[in-house]
Amino acid sequence: MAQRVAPPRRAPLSKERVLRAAVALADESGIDSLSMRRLAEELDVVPMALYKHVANKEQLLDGMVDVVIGEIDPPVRGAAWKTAVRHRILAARRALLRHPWASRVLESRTDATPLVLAYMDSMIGLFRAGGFSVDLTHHVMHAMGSRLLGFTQELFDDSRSLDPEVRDMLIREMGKQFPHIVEIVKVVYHEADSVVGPGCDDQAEFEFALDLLLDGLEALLQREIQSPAPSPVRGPIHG
Amino acid sequence: MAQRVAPPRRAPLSKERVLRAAVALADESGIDSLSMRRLAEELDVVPMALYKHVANKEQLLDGMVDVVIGEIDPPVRGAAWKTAVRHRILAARRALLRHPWASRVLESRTDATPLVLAYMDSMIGLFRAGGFSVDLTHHVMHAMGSRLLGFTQELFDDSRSLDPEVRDMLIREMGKQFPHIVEIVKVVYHEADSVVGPGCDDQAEFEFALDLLLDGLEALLQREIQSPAPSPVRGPIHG
DNA sequence: AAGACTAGGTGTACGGCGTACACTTGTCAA
DNA sequence: TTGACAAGTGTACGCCGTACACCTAGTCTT
Repeated sequence: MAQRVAPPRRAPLSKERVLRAAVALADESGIDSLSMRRLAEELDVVPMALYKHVANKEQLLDGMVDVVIGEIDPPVRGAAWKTAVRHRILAARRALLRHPWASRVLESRTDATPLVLAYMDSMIGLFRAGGFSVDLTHHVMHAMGSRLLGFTQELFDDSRSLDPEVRDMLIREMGKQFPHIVEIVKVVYHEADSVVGPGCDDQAEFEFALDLLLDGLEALLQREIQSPAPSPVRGPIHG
Repeated sequence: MAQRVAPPRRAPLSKERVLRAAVALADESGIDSLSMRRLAEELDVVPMALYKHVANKEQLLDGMVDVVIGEIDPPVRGAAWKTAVRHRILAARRALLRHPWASRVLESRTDATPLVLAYMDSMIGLFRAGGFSVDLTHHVMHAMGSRLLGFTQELFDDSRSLDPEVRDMLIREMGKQFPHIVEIVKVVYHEADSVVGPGCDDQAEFEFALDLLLDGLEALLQREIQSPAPSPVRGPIHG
């Protein structure tokens, strides 16, 4: 009598638990193997059970994005706009790198979640506080694009590592058709041979492009401060 | 008698015909409704027939990308690197805009097709001819990213047009949480109300960002010419 | 003319997917 | 005790990509 030994019940589901499991699954097995059925299995539950906690798969993905966005460190306070923006973007990048699927999923979102909007809002705030006009800030946001969230879509995956022997043959083969590409690839691989790992330092490349943009924005800001005309949207310099 | 009237046979399939049909279908009905089955139906053929001409769906998508890339005008000859690059990129953009699905598909490609490689090679060639070192060109290619092909991923679709009444209510609602976003949206909509169409001039935004980058690259090039040191990959200005 | 070879199109089937819908079960308030 | 409600289940549907065996018509060889 008294209280029976409860049959070993698993913890009840919740939106939170579902999202965390989804993120973990995507982290471990890749976003392609994240299906509602597989996720349910992971949670030891029948697939349809998930639908009591998320409306559908799209909303699941939205929720996963929010988990990642939630991991971005808050902006540093009291810094100049440029360093504040730079730091925040690199913070976002760190969060995204922890979840390799995140950038792909972000790209596929059609509507921004409130959390993403909040992040964007705070980024806009950094520029506005730095003295950018509303107009200019708008253009800036477009120019930065996904870089605001710490990633850029790479058009092809050049970080594949392959057998040096095969690689050299490929290079020789490609050289006839794509001499300029090969010229670059050669240098990259040569530099990398002493070090280790893939041919490209993605982080360095990201920061290079980021700083290039930020420096350009700084110049624009100076221009705007000197002549705060209602700038027509024209090219930065020839405007 | 003589030659009998041949039964009305449809034109035989070919990789070419399959690709053209796929592009047309995606253009008209969106990339989401492009399935092997639907495409086969369009060609009045059983689904498996397609597999005699393309290995699988991935290769079909690769082929579709090539169709689009093939539509990009060749580079203008004899121009300065900056205008040559600018024109070519805007040409690529025109091709992509003709096929709204193309940027999404391009993003999803994991390997570049030879045609894409050829395009990239020719873009690299423009920079090299303009005096960029191999190293710098490499960084430039990363910095330009998908912009080289005339598109940038927009993180959320702000060009949705909706009932002005609903819009104003939304704006008022959002204002509390996202004041900076609303500040921008208001200006954009105000500017657009006189004109027509969506709130944002995407082409202008694209060119703004493109010119911002090209101007930055020009400055880098000057720096490099003056001190052609084997530049360590550091930020453009603080390097 | 006969047979072999082959490229192109067919038919069937499998395993996966997202999810609609009707159901049971456990919990707790009235 | 009842009955409402939230959580989990089971079944089923229509879609997807594609493996595999088959058929068919044309071409090439002898």
